[in-house]
Formats: sequence, C-alpha cells, structure tokens
Amino acid sequence: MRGKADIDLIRRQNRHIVLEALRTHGPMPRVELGRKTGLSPASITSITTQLIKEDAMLELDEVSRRDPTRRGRPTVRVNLNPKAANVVAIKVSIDGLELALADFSGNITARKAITLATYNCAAFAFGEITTTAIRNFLSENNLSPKQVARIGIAAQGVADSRAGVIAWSPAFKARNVPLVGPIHAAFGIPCTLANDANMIAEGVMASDQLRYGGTTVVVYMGYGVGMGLVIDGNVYHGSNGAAAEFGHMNHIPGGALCRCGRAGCLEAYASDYGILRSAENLPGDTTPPSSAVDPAIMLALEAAARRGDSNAVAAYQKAGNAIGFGLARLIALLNPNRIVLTGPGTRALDLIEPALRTAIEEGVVDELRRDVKIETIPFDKDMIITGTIGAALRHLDSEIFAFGPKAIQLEQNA
Amino acid sequence: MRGKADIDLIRRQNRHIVLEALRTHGPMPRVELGRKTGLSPASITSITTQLIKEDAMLELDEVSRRDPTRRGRPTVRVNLNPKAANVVAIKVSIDGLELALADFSGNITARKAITLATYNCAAFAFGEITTTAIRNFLSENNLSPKQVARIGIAAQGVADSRAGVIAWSPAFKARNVPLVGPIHAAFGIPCTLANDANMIAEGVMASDQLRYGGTTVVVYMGYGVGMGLVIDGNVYHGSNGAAAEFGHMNHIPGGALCRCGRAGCLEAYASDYGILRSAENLPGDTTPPSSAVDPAIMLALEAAARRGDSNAVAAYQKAGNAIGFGLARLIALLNPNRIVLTGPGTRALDLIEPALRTAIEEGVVDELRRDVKIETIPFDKDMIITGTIGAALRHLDSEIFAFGPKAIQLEQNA
DNA sequence: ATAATTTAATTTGACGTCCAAAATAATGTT
DNA sequence: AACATTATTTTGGACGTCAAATTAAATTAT
Repeated sequence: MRGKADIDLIRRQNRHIVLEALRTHGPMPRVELGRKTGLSPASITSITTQLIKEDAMLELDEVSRRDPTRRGRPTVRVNLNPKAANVVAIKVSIDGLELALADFSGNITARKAITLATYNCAAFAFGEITTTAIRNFLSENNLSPKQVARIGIAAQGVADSRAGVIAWSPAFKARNVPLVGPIHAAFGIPCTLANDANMIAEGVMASDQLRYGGTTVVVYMGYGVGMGLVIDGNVYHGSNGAAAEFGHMNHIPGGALCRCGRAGCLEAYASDYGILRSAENLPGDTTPPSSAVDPAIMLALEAAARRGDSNAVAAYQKAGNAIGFGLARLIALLNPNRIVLTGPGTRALDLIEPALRTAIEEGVVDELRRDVKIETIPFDKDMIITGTIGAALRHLDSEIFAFGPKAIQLEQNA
Repeated sequence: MRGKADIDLIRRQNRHIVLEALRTHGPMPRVELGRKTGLSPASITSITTQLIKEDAMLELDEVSRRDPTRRGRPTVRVNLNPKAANVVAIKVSIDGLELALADFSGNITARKAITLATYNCAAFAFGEITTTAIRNFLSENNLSPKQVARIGIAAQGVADSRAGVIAWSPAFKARNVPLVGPIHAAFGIPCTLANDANMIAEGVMASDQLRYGGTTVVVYMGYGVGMGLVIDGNVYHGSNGAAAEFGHMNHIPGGALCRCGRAGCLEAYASDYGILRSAENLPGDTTPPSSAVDPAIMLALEAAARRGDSNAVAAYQKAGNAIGFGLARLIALLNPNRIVLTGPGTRALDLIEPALRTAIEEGVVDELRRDVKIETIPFDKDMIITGTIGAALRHLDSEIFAFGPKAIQLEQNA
C-alpha cells in the first residue's frame, strides 16, 4: 500500500503522466496530450503552462506542415525541453568505458569510448579512473558537472546497485569495486549502477509498454549470458539490485566451470566461451579465458556447425539445452508473459533453438508453459546505452520534474 | 505508471490506508490512526465519520479500562465493522474441502470440513460439487449468498487464477478443472482461485509487513513442495496466476519422475513421496502414489534417519540438495531479502539443512547469496485458510470500501 | 472582404479534498 | 469550581480537477 495522498500528489502524478506521454510518444499538441492522459483540456493547459514556465517543456514553433484539409485553429505541439537537463550514461565493459551524453528530450548529444584494461585495475582505483573520464568528457563538451542531473552506469556482472558496488564482474579481477560512492563524492550528482542486461530490459520495455509491460524476461546471449526482468511493468532489480543473474543460475550441480568460480552455471554452457570450450572438447574444468572471445572465432564456429561439424553442432545443442532448462526453471518460478532473446549469440539461434525448445518441453509441465511467447529481437550494441539513458531520464521525470520548482531547488541543494 | 489522479483518488487512497491500518493493527483511537497514516486529525475525522455512516466502521464503546494516570479526554477506539461484509474461504485438497466463513473484521465465524474423494472427480462435476457445498455451508449459517462479498479458493497445484481453473493438481486425476466460472455463475459473487502456497505467503506477509514486505520467498515443504513469492510487498501471481511453482521447477534434467509427469522436478526429490522413494531405494521412475503419504510413515522415516539409518539419511540429504540448488537458482534470479521455510516437512529440517546449505553455497556465487536471510516458521494447518481470508478482505478494502457508497452500489448491481 | 464554421486552447466557477488553527468535548488535577 | 490535558470536530483557506463558457486562430462560404 502506498502512503497518504494529498492535493500535491494529484499534481505530481498528473505532471508525471504528461511528461511520460511526451517521453514515450514524442511531441504532440495539447489536445492529443489530453486524449493520451485522460486529463481535461483545462488541466492540460494548467500543467503545460506550469512546465513551460519551469523550462521543462516548450512549444514547438514549426513551419506549417499541417494537413490542409483540416479546419479550425491549428494545433501547437509541445515537447520536453532538451535544455531542461543532461544525463550521462556509462557502459563499463571488459575493454573499456563507453560514455554518452543525452539531453532531457532523449537525444544523444555526445559520445566517447575509452579503451582501458579494466581487468587488472585495482578495486580502489577504478572509481577515480571513471571520475576522471567523466570530468574530461564533460569539459570536452563544455559542460560543468552542475549541469548534469544524473549519471547512470551499466556494468557486466553482479552489480549491487543498492551499495553502488560492482560485486563481481568479468571485467575485473578484483571483486567489490566501488563506483557510485566515488562518483557521487566527486560531483555530487545522483548516480545509479545497474547490470547491463537490466538496462537492455529498460530499453525493450520502453520501446513498447503494451507488449512488454506485463512480465517479460529479456535474455542476453553473447560473451556472457545476462537477463533483465520486467515484472508488472517495472524492471525488477532485487533486494540489492543483483537480480536476474540468469547466467549464473546453476544448470548442472557440479558441472562445468564458470568465470564466477562456481561449477555448473548456465553461462558455462551457453556463453561464447562455454560453447567454444565444449566444441573444442576441452574438459569442463578448463579455466575460462579472462577476455572476450574474438567474434571471428565465434563466426567460424557457427559456420562449422552449419557445415555439420559434429563437435560444433553438439556444442550449440548443449547451449540450447542449458538455456532451455534455465528458461523452464524460470517459467516455473515466474510464469512470465513473454521471453525475449537478444544479444550477438542469437545469430546462432537456428543452431540453438531446437535443443532449447526440447529442453523447455522436458523441463516444465505443459500447463505452465503453454501461454509463454518466445521471440527474438535483433541485438544492437547501443541498446545498453540507450536503455541506461532512458532509465535515467524516467528517474528525472518522476523524481524531479513531477515535483515542480521546489523539488528542483531541493535537489540542487542536496 | 499509474493513471491520472483526481480528488476522488485522494479520498479513495486515504480511506484505504485507514482501513489497512485497522486491519493490520486492530482497533485504535482516531489519534493513533492519524499517527499511523500520517493524516491530519481533521481528515481522520472526516474519513471515519464517512465510513461509520456507511457501516464499514464502528466506534467501540468499552468499559473504561484506560490508564488512570492519563489525563484529558479519553480516546474512543474505532474498528472495522464485522457486519460490513462476509467472505468465504475454501481450501481444496486431496481429501476434501475445507470451508470457513469470516466477517469483515477478520474473525472466523464458522468452519466446516467435507470429506471428498477429489481424485476421481470429473473435471466438469467439481464446480457443481463445490457450489453445493458452499450453498449448504451458507444456509447452515443462516446466510444468503447476497450477504457474501467474496469467495477465495486455495488449491494445491497449478492454479490458473486468471482463467479460474485448476490447471493441474495432485488432488485431481483430471486436468483443467473449472472452478471460478461455475461458482460465479451460481452466486454472482466475485471469486478468486489461487495456489495454496501463495495463500500461505499472503498470511506470512500480512503477519509482519515490515519484515516480509520486501522480496520474500515462502517455501512449503510437505506432501508436495510449494512456494509463495512476495515481490516488493505484493504476493506475485504471474501472468496466469501460476507463478512460484517451485516444486515443479526442474532440478535434474531427465531425473526422477514427478507427479506432474515430468522428470527431474524438485518435488520428485524433496516431497514426502520423493524422500520416501529414495529412502526405499526404488528407481526414480517409480510412479508416485496418488494420495498423500501417511504422516506416521514420514515420522518413522525421520526417526530412522535420526537413528542413523543410512538410506534414510541419504534420502534427506538428497532432499536438502534439491531444495538447496532450487533456492540457489532462485537467488540468482530474484535476489530475495528473505527465505522462509515452512510446512510439515520442516520437522525434519535438522536432517535436511546441512545438505541444503552446502547446495546453496555450491550453487550460487557468494556475492549473490551473502545478504539472504533464511528462517523457519512453524507450520500451522490454518495458515492457508487464514491467508485466503486475509487476501479476500484486503481485496474488499481496496476494491469496495475504499470507494465509498457509490462503489458498493455498483458492486451489488453487477 | 466579411461572416460563418471549425478546431484548439484558456478562463471561469463549482466542487471536493487536505491541512492548520480554532473551538469544543471529556476527562483528571488542584 | 477552576484549571490542565488530551481527543475530536469545526472552520476557513489553498489548491486541484472538471464542465461549461469564452477566446483564439485557422479554413470555408458568401
């Protein structure tokens, strides 16, 4: 149950749904805003004038490109004011950092990639390195930290988003790498750390709330195996923000060795290195490589499997079996609406899918699986960055701009 | 995101939190209600007078048992009006039906158990049987169906609560037994079907919202293995209401035969019959019995294990291993706050726990499991019935009484 | 050109909710 | 009997929503 409601809550919530409508559907006239939100024209007028006065919204003065058959007073479209705020999104991966700057309307205004051997980076040093990277990135774009409203970070592995620490990641030899603390200390900007697959799920969900807004499971297949969980329309982060570690969900007790140090994780069978290891007939306890598998090698392996190379075929079947049983277990637990497969690994889906489907059939009783829809979304490298930006902006919508000027004031003083 | 907010929403929500405060903390004076809800005395007065006028609430006129050292005007405690509504809770199990009647304040006012060989009952006949049982139960208590505001049903197995059908249950040979449809058709009363373990979770959560209100997993161990999932303070039912089928989550691909017909379900190792089967050294594909294992046999098996009987000891270890790996997988997926073990099977927890803990350690990386608290709650047979009643009453709170007289009117006409 | 029509957006006035502050109620203390 | 204390209700102001009326800005008809 939520807390008490008062008059402020009404405005806050209605401001929020107005912002949300613009964020998901783009610029639109006030009438349309009224239809989308269910608010009366009077309320829309009141809310938009307020938001415009606060510089969170603006009217678009556009060259008349309206339908000449339409009569009456022409519409005036409004939109989120790009200048209302900036957010920074950072993707931490094994070969470096990727930074992006976006304005309040969601446009990416600058990008930068930094090559960095994260793996041997000491836990205490990484916060400093990232802080410096952010500082440089901002000054290159003539922005002071004060102009950035929020920083979102996506990292591979187990991200403890409550503590703001990368608990364990393939990108680091070190464990418990603190990240949010140092960045917040340096800039005083609210900062969020999350798992990269969760950020993909944020993006997928935002792309079609109707389709993905129920309970949707997004599986990332690639160098590792990740997952984002949308539960009742929200990306679920778990009690520490370390939920949906599908790749490190056990598949076979005492099974093949995983990068995380455990035996039998799903990832040890279904990730690039896991598939490669079984195709090469190496023993399951062979230590996984600490760096990503060269994509060319994976392409060659796929080609071999498609030619009918029995070792390669068997390796992909094993992967399909692992993912299938993992999904079967997940279906029994969560009874999701929809399962979305994405990531570079889906290139080889034709090789994986038969075993995957068989495993699901064997692994969970028909009554539970019959309504689950499984689909594939082509993977785009940018999904993580755009998902992170989207999540950061939605944060701003609900936590700052929905509250009005007083909240903005408070936020700046905090 | 929720829909638009208006003045009605405020009242509804504030009425709701007032009702909720009384439901969870029992009768209290208006001042206390103000402190608990955060509402001003003025608002509390307004809301309580309204609710009292609607007969949803009443003032308790009590013999002065107040602290004589306290000065000032004495408090007047208010409470939910027991006569505001009645709900019926029904537990469907393999040996019959259990019915309970409760008033709006949560008191159970009547109970009845009906012995019934459900197993061979045809799918089409069960709705009729249950309807008749309800009709008799009500007339024995001089109540007309019109006076019942809601019926809640808890059943073992896979309950498709969206369709209102018991998709699969150990209590029935038949599959897809319709239940909500026939009952609603007969009485026109809103009716909900859910899995029994979910109802245990409802009860556990209601017993201590603070403790269990985050993400809590309730595991039921007994004749079968069930689960209730509390996610962000709400019992999670999944897209069809068939979530949390922990017992039918696969443990070992191609493993021991389960009652559901699949091979390798967790239940096939950790339920009464699964433990018994392995203690007897029967092959894993031995058909499970269709009726519950006699508790005396399980007690004897426990005693044997405590005496050191190696087969019995090994069987309990296997069970611990299965539950432990199941929980390890669940932890990787959901990162829960707390795991609660309950059910008659916890009697043998001393025999199960070592293997269970080892399996969790082996099955999931330390960073994910370190913050999970595991506890045991002694099982009480009534947990299912009281949980079902509590869920039904909370439904009434939010869907009828929070809305006021107009909604009650509407509900009666519907 | 000017009036009529059409559609968009704003303004006005009524209603309902909340809260702070004042008033009233019901008891104990002096 | 007057005072003190605590609980509850009443009063009055602020603010949000909405329906209805008004104003704005265009097209179409005359």
